[in-house]
Amino acid sequence: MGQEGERPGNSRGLRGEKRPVMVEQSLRYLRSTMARPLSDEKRNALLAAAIDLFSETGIDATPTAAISKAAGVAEGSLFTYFKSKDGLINALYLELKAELAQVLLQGFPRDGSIMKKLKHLWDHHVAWCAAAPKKLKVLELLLLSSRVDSASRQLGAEPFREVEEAARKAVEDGTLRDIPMPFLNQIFTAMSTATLQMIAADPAGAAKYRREGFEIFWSAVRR
Amino acid sequence: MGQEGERPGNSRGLRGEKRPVMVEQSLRYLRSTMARPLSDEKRNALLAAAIDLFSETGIDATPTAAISKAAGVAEGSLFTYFKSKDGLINALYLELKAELAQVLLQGFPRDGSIMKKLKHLWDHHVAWCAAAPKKLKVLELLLLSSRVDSASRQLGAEPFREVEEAARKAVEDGTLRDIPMPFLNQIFTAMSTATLQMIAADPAGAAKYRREGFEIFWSAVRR
Amino acid sequence: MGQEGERPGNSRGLRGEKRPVMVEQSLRYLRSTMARPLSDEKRNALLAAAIDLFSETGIDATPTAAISKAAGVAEGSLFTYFKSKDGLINALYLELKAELAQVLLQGFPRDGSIMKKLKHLWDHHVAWCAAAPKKLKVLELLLLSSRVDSASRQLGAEPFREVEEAARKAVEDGTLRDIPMPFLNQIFTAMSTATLQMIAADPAGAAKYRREGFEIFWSAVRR
Amino acid sequence: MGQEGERPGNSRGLRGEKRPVMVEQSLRYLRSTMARPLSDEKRNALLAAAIDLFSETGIDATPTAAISKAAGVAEGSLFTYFKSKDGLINALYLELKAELAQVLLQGFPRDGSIMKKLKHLWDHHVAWCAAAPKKLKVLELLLLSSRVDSASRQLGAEPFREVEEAARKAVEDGTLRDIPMPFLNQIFTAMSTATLQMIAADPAGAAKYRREGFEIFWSAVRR
DNA sequence: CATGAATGAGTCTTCATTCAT
DNA sequence: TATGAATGAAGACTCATTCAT
Repeated sequence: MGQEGERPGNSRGLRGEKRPVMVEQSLRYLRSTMARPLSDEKRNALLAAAIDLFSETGIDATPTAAISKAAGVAEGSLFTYFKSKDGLINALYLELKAELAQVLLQGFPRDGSIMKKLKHLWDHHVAWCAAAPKKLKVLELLLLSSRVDSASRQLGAEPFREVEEAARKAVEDGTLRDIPMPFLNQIFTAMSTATLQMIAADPAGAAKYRREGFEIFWSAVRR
Repeated sequence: MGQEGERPGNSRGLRGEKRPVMVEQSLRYLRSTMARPLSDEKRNALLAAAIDLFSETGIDATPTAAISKAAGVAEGSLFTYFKSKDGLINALYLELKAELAQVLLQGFPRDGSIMKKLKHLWDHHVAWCAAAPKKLKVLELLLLSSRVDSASRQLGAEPFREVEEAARKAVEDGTLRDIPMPFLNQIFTAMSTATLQMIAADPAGAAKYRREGFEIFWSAVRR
Repeated sequence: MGQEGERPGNSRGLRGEKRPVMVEQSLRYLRSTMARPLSDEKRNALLAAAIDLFSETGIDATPTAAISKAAGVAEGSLFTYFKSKDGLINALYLELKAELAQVLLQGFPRDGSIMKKLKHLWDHHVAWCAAAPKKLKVLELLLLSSRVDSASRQLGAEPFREVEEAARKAVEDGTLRDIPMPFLNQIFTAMSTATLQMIAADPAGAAKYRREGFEIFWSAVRR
Repeated sequence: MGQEGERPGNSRGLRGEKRPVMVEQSLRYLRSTMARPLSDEKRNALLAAAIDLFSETGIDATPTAAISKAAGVAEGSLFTYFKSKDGLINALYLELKAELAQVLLQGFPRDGSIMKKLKHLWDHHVAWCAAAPKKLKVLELLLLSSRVDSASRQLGAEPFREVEEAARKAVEDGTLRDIPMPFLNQIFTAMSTATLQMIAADPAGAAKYRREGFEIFWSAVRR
């Protein structure tokens, strides 16, 4: 299917840490057509620079030249790693979604109650976002941007299927309110966004906001 | 009023709602000695065109020339109504915020319970957003855009003070959870956004989603 | 011949003072085709504003709108007094040349020696320039500008014929060096420019510089 | 060297005059790892085109696109060599001043009398100006233009210090009139301008005008 | 593959001039 | 005549992308 906008490359995530098998597989799939591995280092440098600059200046207002410069590579090199600016943007979207998926699913309590599961997701989600506010900002920017194509959006949602399945079952067995999945999803994102904005404004109260946030979320969706 | 980024003009709102008679008279007098007054009609056409195009193409990706053309005026005319593209953007932000404020506060139950008040806000908010999805989209875009300056953001928040005051009191008398105002604000916006996204995906269920949405919201924030 | 770039008008100089007959005549000629007198006041206000702004901002960098505004008239009015920006520029050139001619020829010692004559011109020239540095600056700008057409240049030189005649005779009778008229002219202008620049840098020494300047000039051109 | 308004580049003078061998070598080394070095050729073509067009059309009236076209490069390329139109203008000013300085100081009779020195300057100055009337015109335009910043003016005056020193001494020992340096400077420029204008009008008499011009100049400033 | 100069289409903005009022 | 909004042709400058080295 050759991810639109992305060139082959054997990068292993923005930080090189191992990802869960499933994620790793879909990434491997994405890059299965590559002829020769390009430098992960440069690719990651470019993505990291993009995160920095996009979060500060916005996506459209950041020239590719600025990204190359911040990444310490030549202007033209950006285009050997990504076929265009949109290619970089879509790749970044996938990269961030994959990283988020990895974080959320790490140690996911597959045998726990739905509340346990949601608590796990909530805590990890909030923790990741709080730890990487720039990535969060960029992810928000990307979600609203018309430059992220639907193929990327679909692909980015892939790793979250397991979670959705669990929620669906909880609705069926009456533990959760009877609300459509996308709705639940929206509420989760929305409320964690609210929580994060609180944390951003008052970092000292992070733990408290996270706990309270989940309480509110939970009282909102449980039956 | 001397809003930064906006040129003088006798416009008053996106819809040209009525001005007091006396004001109208003195304006007419002034105009009799003027060549051609800045027309509300054109200004509104420009703002409306901007809403259309921004919502479809994005703010940065929409050329000013496209806006002028869509508004049926000459390219240069945009700049007699707004001092720059950013001027237009900020003016649009203020218009939308003002319109939203007007909608929300229309018939606001000042003597009702906090739940009544919140229900009023929720219903009007959801109704407005659902009726004008483009405006909503643009407002979201604007909220994330770095082109809306802090002065505009501050000014745009002004009319919502009354609401905040009511909520603050409800927290004090124990009707609402003890959560900071911005947090409450975030949750409201976030959950109505979730609701709206549901309505957008399935317009037939609008009333249901709105009702359910409020229930969830209310069970989330009440004590 | 209807002076290119100038509309009819019955202005009487930038300040309304009387001009020598000869000058007055050529100006009257210029305006002989006019149908109805426009307002001298506005015309002069426009020219005065142009001097101010041109001297500070440069000719090309000064928008006509700025001139109108500084003159306290409507943007469009500039074009009822001058047919275009170039028209205003050429009119201003003529105005300044005429004023300079008036100043130089006022009390010109027609029966004095050539040195007396030159001294008169020198003193009045330097005095006028020192008193009206903005006008001088603009005149220099105009002399170098390609927007002043040759017709204007010719017309502007008209009133200075008498002076040239006197110099020519002095060359013939051996009082002055045998140098072509334009050369003498250049030296005069050049050296007075030098003198003026000195005065501008050190206004207190004005009289001294003027005296010394003439001495140098005189020792340069006398036989 | 890091001249404001100029982009880095390995250019060195309008004519590409030779650089020391060692410098040339290291440049060659650098270039071997570069894609395409900023070319002196193009930079000079742009400056030459600017001289041509500025002298004919004026500085402000010449579009950058016209300069690029005349130089045979793409519109955008002008901005890889100069950061803006003003950058080009200031660079051009410095180039011309530097070239003039080189011409005037070439073979400067450091041990000769002040008259010898002035004669040398006069002859070379007049010769250069006569040989390159366009450059002269542009230099005059630049001197009057407000687009040449004070930093450039200061830098451009640098190489002429030696000359000023010599003149100062001649004033002290009584060979020259007791006039301030800037005054002397003005007179020199002014009178050579006069001379040049004569030569321009009658090229055949160039030598004569130059000789006469100096005589006049000398009789004006000597004691 | 890496580099960064070259390219030129695309953008925002200005401004002389017109003309409806 | 006076006014100033309307116009749209320029013009300076940006930037994604290409490609010679």
